[in-house]
Amino acid sequence: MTTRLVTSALPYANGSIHLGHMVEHVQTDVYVRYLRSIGDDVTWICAADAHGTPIEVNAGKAGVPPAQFAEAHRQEQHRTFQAFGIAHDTYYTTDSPENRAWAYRIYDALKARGLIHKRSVEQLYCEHDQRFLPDRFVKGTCPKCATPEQYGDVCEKCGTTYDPRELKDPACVLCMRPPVVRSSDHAYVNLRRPEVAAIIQGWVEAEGHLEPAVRQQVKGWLADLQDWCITRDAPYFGFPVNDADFPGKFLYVWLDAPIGYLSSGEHYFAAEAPPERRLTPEAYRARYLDEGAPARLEHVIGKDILRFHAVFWPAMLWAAGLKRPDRMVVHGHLTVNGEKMSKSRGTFINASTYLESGLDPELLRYFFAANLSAGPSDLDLSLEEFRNRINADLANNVANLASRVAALLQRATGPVGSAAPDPEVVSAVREALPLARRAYGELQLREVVRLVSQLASVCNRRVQESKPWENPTGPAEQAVLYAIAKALGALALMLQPILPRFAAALANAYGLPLPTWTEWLDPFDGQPVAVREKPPQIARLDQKQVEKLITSSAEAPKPAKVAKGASPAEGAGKATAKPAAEPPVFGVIQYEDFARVELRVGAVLSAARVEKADKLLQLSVDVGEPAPRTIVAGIAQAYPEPAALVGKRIVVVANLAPRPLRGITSQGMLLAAGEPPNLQLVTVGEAIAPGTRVK
RNA sequence: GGUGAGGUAGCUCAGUCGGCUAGAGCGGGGGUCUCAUAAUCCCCAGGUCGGGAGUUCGAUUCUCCCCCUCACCA
Repeated sequence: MTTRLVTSALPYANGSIHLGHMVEHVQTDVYVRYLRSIGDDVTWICAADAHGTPIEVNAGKAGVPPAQFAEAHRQEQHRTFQAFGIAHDTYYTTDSPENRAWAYRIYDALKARGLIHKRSVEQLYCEHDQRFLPDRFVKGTCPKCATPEQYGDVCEKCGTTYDPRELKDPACVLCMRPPVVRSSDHAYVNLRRPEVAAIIQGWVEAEGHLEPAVRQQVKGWLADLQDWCITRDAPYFGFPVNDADFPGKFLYVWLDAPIGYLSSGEHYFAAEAPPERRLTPEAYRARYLDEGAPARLEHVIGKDILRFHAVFWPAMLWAAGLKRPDRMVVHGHLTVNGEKMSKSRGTFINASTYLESGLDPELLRYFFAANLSAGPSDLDLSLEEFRNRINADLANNVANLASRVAALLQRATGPVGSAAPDPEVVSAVREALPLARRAYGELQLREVVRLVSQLASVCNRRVQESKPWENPTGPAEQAVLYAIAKALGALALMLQPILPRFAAALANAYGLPLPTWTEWLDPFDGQPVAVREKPPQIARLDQKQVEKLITSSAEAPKPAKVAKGASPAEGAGKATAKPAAEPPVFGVIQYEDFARVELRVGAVLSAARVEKADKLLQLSVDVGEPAPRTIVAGIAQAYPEPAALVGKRIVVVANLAPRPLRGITSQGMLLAAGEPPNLQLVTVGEAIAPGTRVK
């Protein structure tokens, strides 16, 4: 048994949880549940990241104190996670007394090692708002390509990165007034000192800490280690620097955020843990944090914050006499329908939107798991793939297997056993369990899901081949059914970290307990099985259900917020990804975009001019519905004899929002090519019935 | 421009420490059973493994060059 402290990155307490956050927390939750299923002692620490300029500014806009603002978001975030079955042991905050003490402890340790020095920095300053302006708080014209309205760090048009002082016509985003250049003294950590660089490099290169691809990335950074600025000017929401050398300064949010892992753990063990798990802060440190502590420290993060975690963080821990992480799992970003999440396209999906759509949270957990590997590659939530994946894997394969076998077993009079369970099923189970166990340990969740499907397919095939419905009580048939019932127990065990509710219900339906997953676990224990209740069902998804995710996201625009990532002029790195550039209106669209347009064949029943309008015709069109539709179209100039249109088969946009034209509500739109008077309606032959979908 | 990661069937990906007819799932096409959620099961993809050159008896897998995508950085 291994004792572990696992963390996931701390969501910023500036907004709601979206599906991008969910990737990370699902991945971590699955990992933690797996570790517990093999008997490890795991504590999962998370918290809300409560400090920094954006929270200070947005709280000010909302008219509440920053602490209150962050706390409200923290609570909401915590509730959202719980609704997805994400079971952090604690979801604390970085704005805590414990974190303050830890931040000072680490600052003091850096100082005591002589790693902190003072440097004067020139930055843009807004005299009206009386604040230094982080990169994202300045907008101006790109010095290279002259695109207006660019932030202070990078031009979205030409990709050039620059110093905010280089911007032409810079303006403070808060008041739009031009800023001035002013200098300020800041604390920097010197990471180039040989003893520090050696620590970082040693940590990066050691086996097991990082995936090879990630390690390569980090090694590239090590060649050019920059000093790291760890203070910010007032006004700021954070901890004041506890050092007379830097009066009036605050600790940078990125210093105290990862420290939040340590302090939230301390709070958990001291105040939140069940009584038998309580630890004093001293005992907690000795067991989990100190150099040489027996427990493993493992972080799950997104690739956007890798630099902080893989370069700065080991140095900070070392300076304070604490152990470095034993493993850092780095995942990629979520895209939706192949693009970066975008609010204007409806692909910026909040976790709450998913919940409101009525979709089971476990389905999303499954989809993410089915597409996650241990590496940092991005993961795409294509609605089409989501639906196919759920329907094919869960509904048709696994859940249907449980359902059909339960029905067959219930035809027997009592519990079913077999001295010779179907050998093909038996060997499939014995093969799958250790492979799945290894895949979980390597965080190859995609592989786990593949193994589950493969095993369920073998079972379905054996049912098909042995036709137990013809003689349900025959020994050969029972050998198959019994073996599959046990296989379903194995499937429940394999799926339990991903689908905890479904797996528990499945095992329970067959009266099979979910055991601790030992390496030698063999489910064929000879115990007969009896179905206790109907196995859990998974309803097939249709397109409409899934599309709700995007349509309801599009209808709920969120007020613009200032994103975290506020770095001062020295370019310490960005905390969050840049906002996605909005795609052009006539860009390439995805199939789903096209599929949202419902084109149908319509038969023209009547056509007449609209009074007092020289361009409009009013048509009555049969699109295969009980009542014909009234459609008003601007085609009168092209069709001076409206009656000639009667009987034609035209193409209608059937799901366009109704719109009144000259007092008549038009219930659709016709497809036509050209400009009046040289315009023709798009028609199809009479062999195609009204109502036929055009695609 | 530098660094890193990629470019394999319509889609998502696996794989080859160089070698028999390059794989899986999904989607699509055809057939089948009826225990089960219109579920299952069977058959069907002829993909220049980004392009070019080299090493080799043999390269998709190694080397070099080039093109493209993504990320980070200057």
